[in-house]
Amino acid sequence: MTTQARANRPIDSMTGHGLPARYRLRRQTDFERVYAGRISIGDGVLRIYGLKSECPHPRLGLSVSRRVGGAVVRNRYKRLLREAFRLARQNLPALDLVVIPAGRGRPDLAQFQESLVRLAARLAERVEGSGIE
RNA sequence: GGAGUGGACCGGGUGGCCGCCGGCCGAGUCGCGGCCGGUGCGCUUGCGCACCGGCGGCGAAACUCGGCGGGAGGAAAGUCCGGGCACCUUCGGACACGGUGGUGGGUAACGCCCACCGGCCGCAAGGCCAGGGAAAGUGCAACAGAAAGUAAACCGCCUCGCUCGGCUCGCCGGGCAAGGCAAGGGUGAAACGGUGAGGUAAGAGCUCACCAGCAGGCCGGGUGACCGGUCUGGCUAGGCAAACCCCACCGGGUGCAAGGCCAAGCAGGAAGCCACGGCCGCGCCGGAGACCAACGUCUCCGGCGGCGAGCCUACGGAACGUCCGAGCCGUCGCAAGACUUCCGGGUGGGCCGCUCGAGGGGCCGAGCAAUCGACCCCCUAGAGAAAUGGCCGCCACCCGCCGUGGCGCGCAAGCGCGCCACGGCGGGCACAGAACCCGGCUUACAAGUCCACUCCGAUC
RNA sequence: UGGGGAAUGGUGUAACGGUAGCACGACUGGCUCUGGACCAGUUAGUCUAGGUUCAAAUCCUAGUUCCCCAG
Repeated sequence: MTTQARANRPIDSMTGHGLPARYRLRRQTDFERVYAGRISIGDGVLRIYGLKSECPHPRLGLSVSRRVGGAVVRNRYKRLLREAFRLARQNLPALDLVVIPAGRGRPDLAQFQESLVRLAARLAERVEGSGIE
């Protein structure tokens, strides 16, 4: 294992992992649509609301409440969650996801990424089964 | 060397890979039009239209790619003050309400800052103070205490009278009643100056001296708060204004989600005192006309205001705590509407505002200082479900443990303790994230740097 | 982001600047064969830190927490 490979341990960071604005939920109506679907799933780390996306790729929305901490702590959570989404984007189904941290403990990037991928996969099955567009 | 006081600064550095936001430049995509060539059709056959290919040009809303350079703080925080800016109503005034509170200065302004004055604390360097008025008015002071404020008297002290007892016959002691007193005791957070002398039946600023404190006058210093001196007065005027209040000064309201432009979309409805005004109906009076033999009837016009729970609009509009005045806009014509409030409907997209500003740095000058002025240089975040990052190294810095070496001390001669240097391992590295922009205040903060000063101890 | 309000025993609430009450609860005892009800008693509080005042839950300043409104 080279030093270079060890540096990029969380996931292989090749190109194609950018996160431009089109991969994010940016409107009040987008969030309301996902919440109105009322399909959510959670583990101890995250809770995710999901709905089939209008686009052929997944989109991310974040909701980090003041209960989690001050502005610095909440910014840290959002950055980690964006990073997790960015790195794992190729492994995610084409859903609109609203991700809410559970607030217990202080998870790191690897935990967030693993939880995000696993929950999104299970969420995809639920969304297919529900038939909601 | 130790203890301390005041102030200024800093808020890790560096690298690899992968990302985010906005700016500029280029290319592609796209759009517009031009030229050349080809094919087809029409034909007024040196023309027009359509399609295909090629080459320049112009455009930039969006998207993709590439390049260049930029991207959190000293508090960005709390939102406690003050401004800029924007809209509301053009101006002035009164009242109400709120704020500030020694003096002078600084400033766009401030509740901020500087200097000085006064009071309190500290041996000192220094620190703290909402620090105007209680001899304008109203009010408050639980409990205790006689009394909580132009007075009053529980114990007490004193005089006179009556009375009882004793007796060395001059007084002594007790009780009751009337009166005088405020020194002593006692209560309280606070009780109408302190010491001494005179004075008195006992006492008392009752009188006097000194001291403290007060008021007024004068002199001197200071821009001023105030300070120093002196004379006179009356002997006491208590506390609380972060109680009402008085005085002086300041303050219009709402806030960039202000506000402006564009696009898209929808559906309107209800209510609004009194008086004055207009209309209508009824009634009365007058006039004119028509019909009638006449009584009278009908029509029109004018007036009255008697009647009407009839209709219309309101003299209206213009951010506002209330009110007044001036000015402005509109105006009543047939009606509706224009205004306000409430209910309902639509949208919640884009652009601007949006970062060059009381801006930062250097140097010189004025000033005790805060600060101000001149010159030179610099441009430094502008997001919008909200960027300024993620992972991994290296080097600083701090802490702990281990090892090696040196020095000092102790020693039961195995060693132990302390300091310093080097190496290894592990851990830590604060408070905290721009949201229109500034000036302050307040609060949070790891480690570290520098300057000035005070006190104590030792040595020279 | 901007604006407004509140905080008193475990809970809900009172208190002109002068001893912090009340109700429910909890605990102990009594009554009862036992429980409930009832009776008696106990427990425990002014969000925090400064300041004004003789004296502060109350007045002032700063902080903490919670709630509401606009969009």
